[in-house]
Amino acid sequence: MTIKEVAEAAGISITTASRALSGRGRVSESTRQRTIEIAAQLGYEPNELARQLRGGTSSTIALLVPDITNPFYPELIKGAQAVANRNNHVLLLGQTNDDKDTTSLLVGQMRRRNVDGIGIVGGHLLDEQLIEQLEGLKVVVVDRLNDVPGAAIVGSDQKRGGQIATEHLIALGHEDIAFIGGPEDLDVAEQRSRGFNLAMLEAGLAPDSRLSVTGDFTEASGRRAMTSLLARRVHFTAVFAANDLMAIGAMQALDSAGMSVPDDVSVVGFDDIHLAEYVRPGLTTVHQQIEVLGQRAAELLIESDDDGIAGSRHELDVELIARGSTRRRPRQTGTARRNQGRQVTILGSLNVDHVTEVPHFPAPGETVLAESSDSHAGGKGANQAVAVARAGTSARMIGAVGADSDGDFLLASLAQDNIDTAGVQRITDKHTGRAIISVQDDGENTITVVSGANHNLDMTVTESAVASLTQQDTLLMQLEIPLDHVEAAARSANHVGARVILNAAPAQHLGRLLDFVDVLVVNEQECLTVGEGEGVVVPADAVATAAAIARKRSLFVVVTLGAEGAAFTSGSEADRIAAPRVNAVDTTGAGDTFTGYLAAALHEGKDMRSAVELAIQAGAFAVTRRGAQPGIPTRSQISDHFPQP
Amino acid sequence: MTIKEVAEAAGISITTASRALSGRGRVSESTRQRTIEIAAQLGYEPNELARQLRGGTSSTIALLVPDITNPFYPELIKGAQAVANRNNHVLLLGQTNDDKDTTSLLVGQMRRRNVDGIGIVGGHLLDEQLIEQLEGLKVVVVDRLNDVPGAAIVGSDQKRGGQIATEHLIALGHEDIAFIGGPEDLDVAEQRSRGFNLAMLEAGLAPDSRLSVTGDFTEASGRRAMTSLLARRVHFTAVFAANDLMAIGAMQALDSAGMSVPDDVSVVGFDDIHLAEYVRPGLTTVHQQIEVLGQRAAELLIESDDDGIAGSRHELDVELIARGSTRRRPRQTGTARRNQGRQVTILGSLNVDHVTEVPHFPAPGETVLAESSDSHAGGKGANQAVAVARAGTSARMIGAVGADSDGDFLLASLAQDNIDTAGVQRITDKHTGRAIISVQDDGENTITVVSGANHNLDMTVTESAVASLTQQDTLLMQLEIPLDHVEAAARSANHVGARVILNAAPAQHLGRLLDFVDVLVVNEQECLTVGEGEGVVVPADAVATAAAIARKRSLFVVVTLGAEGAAFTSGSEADRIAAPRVNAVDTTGAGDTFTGYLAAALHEGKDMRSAVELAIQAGAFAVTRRGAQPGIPTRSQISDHFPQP
DNA sequence: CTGAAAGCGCTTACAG
DNA sequence: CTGAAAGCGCTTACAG
Repeated sequence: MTIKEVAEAAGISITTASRALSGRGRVSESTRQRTIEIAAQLGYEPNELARQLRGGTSSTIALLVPDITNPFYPELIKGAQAVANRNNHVLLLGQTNDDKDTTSLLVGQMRRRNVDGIGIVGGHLLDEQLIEQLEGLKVVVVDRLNDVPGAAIVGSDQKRGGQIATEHLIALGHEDIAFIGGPEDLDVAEQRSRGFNLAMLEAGLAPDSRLSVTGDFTEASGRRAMTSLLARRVHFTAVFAANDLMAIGAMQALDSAGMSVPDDVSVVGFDDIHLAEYVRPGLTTVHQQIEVLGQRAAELLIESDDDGIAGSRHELDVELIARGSTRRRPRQTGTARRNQGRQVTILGSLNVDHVTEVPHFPAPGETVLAESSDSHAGGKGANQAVAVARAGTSARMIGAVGADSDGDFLLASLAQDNIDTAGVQRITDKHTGRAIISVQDDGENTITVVSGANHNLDMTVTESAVASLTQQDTLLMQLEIPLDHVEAAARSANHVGARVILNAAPAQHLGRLLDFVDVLVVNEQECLTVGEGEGVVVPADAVATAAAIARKRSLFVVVTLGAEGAAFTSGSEADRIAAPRVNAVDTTGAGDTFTGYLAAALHEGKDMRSAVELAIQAGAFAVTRRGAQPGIPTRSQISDHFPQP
Repeated sequence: MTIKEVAEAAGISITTASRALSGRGRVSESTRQRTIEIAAQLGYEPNELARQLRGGTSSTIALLVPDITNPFYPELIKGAQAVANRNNHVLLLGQTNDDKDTTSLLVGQMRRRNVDGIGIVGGHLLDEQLIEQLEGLKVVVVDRLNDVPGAAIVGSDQKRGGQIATEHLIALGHEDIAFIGGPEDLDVAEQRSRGFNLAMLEAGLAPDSRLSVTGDFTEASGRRAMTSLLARRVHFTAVFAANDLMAIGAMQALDSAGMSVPDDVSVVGFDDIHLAEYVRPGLTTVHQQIEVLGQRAAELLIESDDDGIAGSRHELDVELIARGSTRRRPRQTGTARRNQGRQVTILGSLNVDHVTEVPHFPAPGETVLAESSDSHAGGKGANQAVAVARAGTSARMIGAVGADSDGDFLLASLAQDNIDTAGVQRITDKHTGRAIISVQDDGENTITVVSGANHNLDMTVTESAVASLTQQDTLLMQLEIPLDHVEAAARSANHVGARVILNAAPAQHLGRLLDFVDVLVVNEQECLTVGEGEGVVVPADAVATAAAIARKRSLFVVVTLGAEGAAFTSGSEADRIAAPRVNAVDTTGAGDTFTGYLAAALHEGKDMRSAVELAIQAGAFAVTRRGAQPGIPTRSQISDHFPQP
């Protein structure tokens, strides 16, 4: 159905028909009416292509966005779309993937289709070739720097946005504020970063380069950025991410690291995409009038006065929207950190001991039925933490358990001894560590340790826990967690001057780890193994070996000798201290009791001799009771039991 | 710059220039080269409008979506965009707001621009006028019912999606499941609702109209829907929302109401938009291949063979993605299902098998570190129940587990095989039964069974479970629970005429228990032990012993002979049936598979020979797979594996 | 007020 | 192989 057919049906010329239908030019009212009627009747619709070919304007605008699935862009497109439709224009959409070749291809497509104008949204700056390609086209650049000569620009006040985001955090009392920036070569990212720096400087705070990371505006990059920030072990209580997606990624990383938003860290984003409202907690962010950006761009593209808009700037206001992700800096920060300064941190294993009584150990291929079974809290780390706590010293446990009932049980049991378990990670896809202890009727036992969560502790957890140590602190470790964790923790604790105590059990060769250790606690067998690793073993003489190790590494070595007591040495002669005679019932928890008490005593400032004496008494008490943790005495039980001189 | 100018510059006619540039028609190689060069030099770009006016095809496709900011659509648009660009097409985008007038306006625009085809995505059905307007246009409808005559349709299997979402919840033990539907006049919403109802009915659950609400696919409506559900005070433990946005809204409402997802209520959505991953907890949902929908639509729109695609259907698969928003139903509600008749009831043990790989078995006094560890559902009772269920027979499990995560795990795993676990008691102060399996590097293993809850089963549970039996029923038992339970159950089952099958493992003397047993299933060793207890043992000849037992107690005895197959006897001559030769990988589950299948087959009414034959095949299949329960085949796996005569 | 004609920039049968 | 001409469907100066 063409205008020609309409003209014929109406018995008039094509010219007249065109005039009647378009409303331009003079036609008698009667022919106009009739023509319109006939056209409607025939279902005539003008061919826009022909009209455009003749006329010049295509009533089509194009919008090029980097990635439609980034929720920022659909909101903007929506605004442009609405204006286009309202003005009988149509919207050509292109996704550039922020890629040069794709952009060039799309610009070519648009240009060949005689679009009235082309809106370029976000993304990287164009290279010369692309700019050349755009020559003669009406261009509006949106949400980015204007690098196209003669183009109009629509955008928000990015720098101001960065500023108000940061000021919000500062007003809440935050001082140590991290920054996750966008790609450095993206203009808006740079502006936001400037706003951040400006606000910090104006508040008299120095942006810390160690607290600044760069992402690429995706949620995944935000996650990575936060993980990296945490790993740096530089203290911060808030973070400003240069867009919402990265902020959301950062929140996830904080969550995974067991930190709370906003209780531990406040988070601010930028954009105020719809998503910012969906996430929990709601994201505090800088509101951009995203839809208005799209509208304004479309208006400019449709506007016929090309010269009028050329080079014009249209900057929209931004506004801070406070939601749940930010709050006052926890008041206690200062005090809390000082408290932490007077604490024994135990980094180590948490196990549930499954004790099974069997008539006899099963032979290969055999099935035996257990006569009874029982479960207790255990693991060298947890046992020693309990000993530290019962010694009356503030204890903090770092480690990992599974997200299972065994894990619940362990955390509850530590909490009963007032041990801080906030640093115990819960790992969803690993079970809590287990020791399977089989006890035969004659009292013999075998132990199988299944590491579980203990061996899947997140390094960022270890690092962030150790990051808060000061020289007031004591770090106590054993070897039931991966050696690299122990080594990394020892290294940084040593670096800040914290006391590092290592119970080298189960025994293995230690290498450079010993460079960061102040006190090494071992039993005779362990001492020989460590000495062997050091190449200084004195066969069958643990105490002499201890002295050799102490000499070589310049540290204290304490050797437990069972019922004989213990010896300690700093390299020269070893001092031996005898144990009180007790009625041994169960020696399971004696070693851990000794070590925990020793750590607590040294932490309190006791000299080595007094510390070892106390530890020996604690250990001696422990063997008089059944069970590892149940047998660990409190300070007053010890003084009741062994009247002090 | 037009082709005319190029022609002039090249000193040739427009015709030749066109031919040289388009590549159609014959031109001398030299002029072609020259023309192309000159065109490039002049920066000539063909006017697509003119080309289209002449040619007919516009290389433009249009996509109409209801609302770009609903994240479902950008993902779909992205797919369409990619295909369009790849094919040198351009994408016209229109947002209809799901509004008739806007849609009509947009369709007009598109039509006047001679688009090659128009994709209509989602939204309400079109009215007659709109459908008329589309006449003569190539139309592809996406993600909705096809109401446009001659249009192609692209969509996901909505009903199946609703079904798998619901089945997931049912498998987790949920029975009181709420439903938040989409707009009733939206086809996809209706299909999803049907899938929900179907799954409920197939599971024997009645959808409760009080637990059904309608939303409009927005997040706000999901929030309102959940608020309304909660206000009704009808108990539910899970909800299926017909799209992700509503599911997310529902999660927020639950959160506001102080309820935990998934601890109090499990939530499943539909679509798997990116957002589903962002929210906390991650949303379990039905994955649609959204981008592929867009791709397929674009392909069809670009495809030149209009008749070829007219009326074609393109249905994509959906898939359940389990994230954090769903978990096992928290607690057994009082409404245990009434199960009567025509069922195999398994009374027996439920264990978690803890498999630990050790370098060597620990010697007395030694501690070894496990190299790896893994947990599986196990226990003879549970294994045999699974075999019965996979044989296609309705199975009900009676037994006891602890109120711990092992217990959760076992119940969930049985539920996945559609085994009725309402009769499994949860005992708070006993742990779930365990088998501690130690595997040495050389493959040798030892097993320690810790009965736990299995030995603390309440007699009233056993009695009430058995009380409902009729002579239509089969009761299957083993000896990993206390003998008095087995005997009491056997006695009353026998009394009402139910078939009683006993797998006498682990072996022991049975006494009068055998008086109530119809079929005794044993391996050779067990047969000799039982025979010994009966005083009829024929040393070293299990089959002869079996015949003696059968004769003495007037029952069937089935003896499994490992790779040799099995024998059965009712007292006279024993029949032997050989096993097919298979490549044995793991024999752990073979016995339980055999027994479960035998019970299922007899329950179905098969004669003893056919039942044993089937059971042998099932057992033979099982040894070709690793793991006990994983290796238990379904009926169809058996017939695939062993072609039936 | 009305109409014949030119022309937008291209493609393509037709003739040479 | 090459070119003059027609024509896609419309608009619009120009003439009447």
